[in-house]
Amino acid sequence: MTPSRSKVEKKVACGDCNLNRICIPHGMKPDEVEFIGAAVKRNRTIQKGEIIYRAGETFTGIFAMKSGTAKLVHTDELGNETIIAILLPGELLGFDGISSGRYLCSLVALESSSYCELGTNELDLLHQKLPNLHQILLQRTGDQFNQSIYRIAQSQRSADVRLATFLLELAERYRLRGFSPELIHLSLTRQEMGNHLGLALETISRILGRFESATFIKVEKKFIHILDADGLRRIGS
Amino acid sequence: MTPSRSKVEKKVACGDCNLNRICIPHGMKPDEVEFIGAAVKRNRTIQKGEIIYRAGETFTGIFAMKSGTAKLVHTDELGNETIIAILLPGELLGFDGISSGRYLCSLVALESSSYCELGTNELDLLHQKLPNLHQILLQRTGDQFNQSIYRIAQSQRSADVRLATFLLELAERYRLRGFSPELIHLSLTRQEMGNHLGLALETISRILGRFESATFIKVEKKFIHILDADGLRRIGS
DNA sequence: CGGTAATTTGACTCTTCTCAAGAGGCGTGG
DNA sequence: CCACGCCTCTTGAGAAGAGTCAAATTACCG
Repeated sequence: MTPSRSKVEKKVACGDCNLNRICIPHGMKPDEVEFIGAAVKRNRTIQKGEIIYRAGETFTGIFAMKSGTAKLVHTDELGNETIIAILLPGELLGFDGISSGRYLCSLVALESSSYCELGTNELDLLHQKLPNLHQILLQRTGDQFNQSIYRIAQSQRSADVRLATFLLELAERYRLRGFSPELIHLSLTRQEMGNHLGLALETISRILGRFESATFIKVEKKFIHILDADGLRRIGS
Repeated sequence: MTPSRSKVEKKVACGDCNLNRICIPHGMKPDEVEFIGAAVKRNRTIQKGEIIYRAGETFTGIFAMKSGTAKLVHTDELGNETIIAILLPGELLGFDGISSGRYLCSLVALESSSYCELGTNELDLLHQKLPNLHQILLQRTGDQFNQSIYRIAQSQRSADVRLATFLLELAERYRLRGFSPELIHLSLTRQEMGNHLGLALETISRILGRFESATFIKVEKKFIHILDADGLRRIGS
């Protein structure tokens, strides 16, 4: 599984991208989005298991998922891997490289995916045209921090709560991206879900079974139908 | 226990502060430190249990611990509190307010402490004098994110490993600040340590007892002597 | 269609939690 | 300076949640 940085295809401009409400351009004026669009390298494509960047590599810029999903993986000194985050279309990646100039984690595609790149050179050029770009980047980075605070807090709760919350969170993030919040596509294996939530894969399987018995969800191969979101929410209280 | 924002005392300038190697000024030229020093409100003091900021308050700026320790506490919708981080002298706080303009967590003093403040107004003024301030803030924010990634990864490991790693990490952070890395002062209760590490307070007590039996450490009231750091490290492998 | 990977399910184990009781420490006020 | 009360810490016993191991079933890929 050799990683490959695939060919660049110029396609939909940022202004026309259906993800521009949640991607970097969010909150920008049309002419500002134009600048961003000119700087972005669009639609790089990768296959399942290939990497967008690897831990330890020099920071080359910020990325945005365009289609597909990816996992942000941290590997400790003993080789233990932890899935820190799941990235959906429109979400930004690469912030783990901001601090030291080297990426702390690796970013691995969970399925065939495409993404856009805002390279460091392009970012530098953009700063001249968009004085508030720094402010935007700062806020996005702060948002990554806040999300991880939320995750740390979640990690204290029981297995049921963590899984229920995870499903609801995925549904909500899909909803914000214009996908159905009732039918969520799991690009993760039970193994990966367990790793992400700090649970054994068998535990994931059992809890999903219990949720299904309680008719909160319906599991169908790689899809989960959310039948009773309020039921799932009640688990957390 | 009413929170109070205590009086401002102008004291040691940033250039003379013994923490300037690890605080905001780290890596700056003397004249740049001068600018920072002029903008910082120094040596606000608070007592144990008082707050520096409260979750939900409008972002008023970045702070730096000058002496003492504090805890960054997240409270979820059910009122569950989670200690996200422990802050030591020279460490920066307030990054949980960068994203939304409101602090996500509360910052509570663990003992009598003092801190410096870089308010939003001062930050804005500074930007004109220090064009690279944005870059520095961005890196510091990214660093907070990276630290929380590290914490998420730790949260997957066993109780022994988490506690051993926590002690070693505290020792190292104290060492970087010029304190003895062998004798660490615990401003936290067992309860708070447990909360921070996702363990029951009894578990903390028992593991510390075990570490003491193995002569890795010596517990003496609120102090922990690290007798065998390598022994503690071996627990993690 | 065969082989491999992923999932489910059961039985059992183990880590950690909870509950409970007692000891120790610290500050306050007499 | 001592006594009291409160908070923190320790220690034990039992319970529970989640992990591990194992085997059978199902899904997926070429």
